[in-house]
Amino acid sequence: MPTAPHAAQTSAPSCRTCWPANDYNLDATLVCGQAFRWERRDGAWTGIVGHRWVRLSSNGGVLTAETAQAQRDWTWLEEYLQLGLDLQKVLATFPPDPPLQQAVAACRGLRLLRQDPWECLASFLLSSTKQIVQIRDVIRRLCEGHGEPVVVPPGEPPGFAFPTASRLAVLCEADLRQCRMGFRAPHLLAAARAAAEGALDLPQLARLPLVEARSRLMQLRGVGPKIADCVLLFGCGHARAFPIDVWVERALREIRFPKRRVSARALREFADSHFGPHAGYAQQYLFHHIRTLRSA
DNA sequence: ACCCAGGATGGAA
DNA sequence: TTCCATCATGGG
Repeated sequence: MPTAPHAAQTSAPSCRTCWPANDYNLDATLVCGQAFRWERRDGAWTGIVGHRWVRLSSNGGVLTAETAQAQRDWTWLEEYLQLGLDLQKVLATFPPDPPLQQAVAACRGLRLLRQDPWECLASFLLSSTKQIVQIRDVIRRLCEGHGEPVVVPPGEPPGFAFPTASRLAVLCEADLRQCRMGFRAPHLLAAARAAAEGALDLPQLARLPLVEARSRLMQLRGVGPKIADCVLLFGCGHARAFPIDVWVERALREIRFPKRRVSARALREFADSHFGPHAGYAQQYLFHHIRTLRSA
């Protein structure tokens, strides 16, 4: 069991705390395509976690967090940032493929977050056939139009929580289309209603076996294997979930099937059998690395 | 104008 | 089984 991070639980409520975080690459973690709402301003990252405004910064192995309102207990953020995870133990389980080890070296300190399952599901429902910058735009409009306002520090722009399933469930498709999500609007609306009514039990997905949790999610319109795996990996703690998008598919072909055409099913079988108990982590390193190479 | 984007779907070949 | 058009939108 990883050691519990240092926390300010015994001190007085404060708007600021910090943790020792040696192998934590905050930049890579927040831009690598697992979360869409973080914004870089003045050398720090601003975002909303749950209903709380947060600013994060990283300096010399120390991770600093500021909130708008005093916190007595920071475990919600420690959980979100996965500060208790021993990254080296995760990396030690990876197979020795040169492309993977190269990605690990290039993205040192990249972490997986533990996000809210509903926010994950809704976000990735909106992600299909869109670039990350566009996904961010749609989500921003969705939150500004339908999210609960949150308290922000003086001088900061307004902040909004990610709209709950219940809030979205009472809307109509036209309301959602105003956020320019196109054909994804009915998918999001149906998912919101399923989650709000209890037909879809999101908290339970973390406790179900991966295969069963995945098939539950794929019963939703607009959710195929890729989006299901994103929700399971980023929101439900399923460490073996392995989202295969166009970028990861290229990386897999490079590792295992160079210059050979192979079915999607073969790629899936290879991914599920090759990368070990933290396959999802390996996937994120591959994804982020190949994308940063492109933009360089 | 053309192609692509953290895809999924139903129907045709 | 695999392939393909379609869905909506913005950027390169």
